[in-house]
Amino acid sequence: MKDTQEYLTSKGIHSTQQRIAIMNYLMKHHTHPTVEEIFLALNPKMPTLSRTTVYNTLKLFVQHDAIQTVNLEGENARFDADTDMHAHFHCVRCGAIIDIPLTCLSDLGNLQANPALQNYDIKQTHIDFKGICPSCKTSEK
Amino acid sequence: MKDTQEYLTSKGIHSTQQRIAIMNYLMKHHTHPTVEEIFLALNPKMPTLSRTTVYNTLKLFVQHDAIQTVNLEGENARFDADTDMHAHFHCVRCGAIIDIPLTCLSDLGNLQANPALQNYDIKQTHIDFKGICPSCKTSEK
DNA sequence: CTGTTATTTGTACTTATTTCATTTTTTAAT
DNA sequence: ATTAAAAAATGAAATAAGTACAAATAACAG
Repeated sequence: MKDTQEYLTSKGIHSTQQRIAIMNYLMKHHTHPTVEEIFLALNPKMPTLSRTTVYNTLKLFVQHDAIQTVNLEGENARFDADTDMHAHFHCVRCGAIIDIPLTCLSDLGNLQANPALQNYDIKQTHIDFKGICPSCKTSEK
Repeated sequence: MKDTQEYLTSKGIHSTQQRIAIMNYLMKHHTHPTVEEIFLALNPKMPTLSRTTVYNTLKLFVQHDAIQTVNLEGENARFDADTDMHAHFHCVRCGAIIDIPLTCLSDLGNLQANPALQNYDIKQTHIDFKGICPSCKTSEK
């Protein structure tokens, strides 16, 4: 709780009840939730919370680089408290969205060193994979 | 026109006027258009064309792997007739979406060989960059 | 031709997200 | 404390992308 508040402050975001609750939720659940999931999870303990506030707050967090957006084909916007560069794997069977660490510089650096990107000013890199996750693969046949 | 038709056939898609027109448009314009852009471009010459047909047709093309979807944060779905693996660069200044070739296997293979992905069955890989494109960078200061 | 199937069309609907005016909460100053 | 001012939250209404569906049209086989 205190950590959450400190984190928000460090990102230049003024703390409020709802902001802390939302950020806290994202820090505890690495499931890349949608707006609706966050709203439904918090609503029982914060009955006055409105969806609009969830939308506004998430947008604010993204603007202050406190969280990341995860955009997957055909899916609603999802959010991720981990702003370090990492890829996502989207399982088409179970729907899970799994974080994939990128071994710093080796994988990513290689990509960005692509000669075709020489004159580009890269601010963000998004990488995502789609397929079948290990646990679905095992329980398959 | 004939090429377009042959291409559709090779993908197992039955040709119709509207399907040819839409695929043709995508093959001639590498701008990664949205549904609306395609509709507005074709409508003058095909006044009876409906948006629904554009939606249906694009979905059909994607299912038959004749085109690719391009999903960018905060953008509507966009479409790309080039189904070869390549990345996209999204310029935040001019809005252009530029194809970035990946030097086969070296860049991409490196990524997918990531130890964290060992037990995943990868069906698709999406890579996109966000930042400022060379021409905007030049005309900047 | 004629009946059958595939495709297209347009309207109505759903649903995610945004807008905005009002209310509530927070902050700072008296 | 009290109050004025600013910031944030709320909820209802608007917007817009995309989908469902039934009717109309076109393509096709016999």
